[in-house]
Amino acid sequence: MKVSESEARERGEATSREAACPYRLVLEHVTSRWGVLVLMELLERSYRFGELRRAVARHGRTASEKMLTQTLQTLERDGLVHRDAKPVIPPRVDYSLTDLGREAAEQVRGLARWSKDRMDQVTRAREAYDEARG
Amino acid sequence: MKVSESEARERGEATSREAACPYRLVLEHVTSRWGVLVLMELLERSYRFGELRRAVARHGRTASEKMLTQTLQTLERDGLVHRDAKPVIPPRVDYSLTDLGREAAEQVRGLARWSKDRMDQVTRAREAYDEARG
DNA sequence: CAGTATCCGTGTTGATACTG
DNA sequence: CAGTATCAACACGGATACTG
Repeated sequence: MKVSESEARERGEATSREAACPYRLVLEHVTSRWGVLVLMELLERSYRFGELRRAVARHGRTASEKMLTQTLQTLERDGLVHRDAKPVIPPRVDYSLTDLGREAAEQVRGLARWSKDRMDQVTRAREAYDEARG
Repeated sequence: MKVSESEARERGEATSREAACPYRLVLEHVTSRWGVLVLMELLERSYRFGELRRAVARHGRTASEKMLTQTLQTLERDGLVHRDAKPVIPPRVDYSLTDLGREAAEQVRGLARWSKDRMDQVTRAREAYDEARG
């Protein structure tokens, strides 16, 4: 599998440009567009690939297969997601959280809850801001 | 100021495509590349524009003026950041967190701390993953 | 079903130059 | 100093076709 430099870099092979703060990479994986949704869904229960894709779609937009695959692989590599591929035909692959992943997901859930809880304050702030300007 | 459609959308004017889950937008602002760094720096103390730019640079890469401006405006509009422009020459603008922003920043700090604390577990997971494959 | 491979449009980012 | 304006690069994400 040939990947672009950025795709490789994204996976953790930091280049000289961003040598500092390796933990920021984990943070970005966890807070990425699809990472957030995947972690939160898996906090409920384990999912099969297509099933997870549909579940995520309900809480945001639907991820392309490519993006979901990429997200899951990144999270698996970081040790947050467990991938269980059953050797059956047709293929069946179950995804679940590791203990580490559960911790991460709970942090994310905290942030998501905060966002929901404060949503109207934010909305009011936006209205005030927009009214004050154009 | 002419902004692209996506830049406008990013600011909260959801289009039909992503009508669901407006809170996800706040979440994305808060967890955005520069949003995370800005919130964490402002948790320490208030900063002037250029000062903040240098402070952020220490914890990641340096944000371009454009990106820092955009990030600050978005967070200000969401009611997380307070902007205090003094009418002096040369201009002096101080940025600080609102109460709402402080809450958000604390959530983000939680996630960042978790990332730091678990960094070596993640690193080991990656090594195991990479060794198992190519 | 669960992916992989490839191509391609465009949005996000960042350098640079400029203004009040 | 604190921005705004403009433009180019490139990474991201999606559509599609294919495989085991």
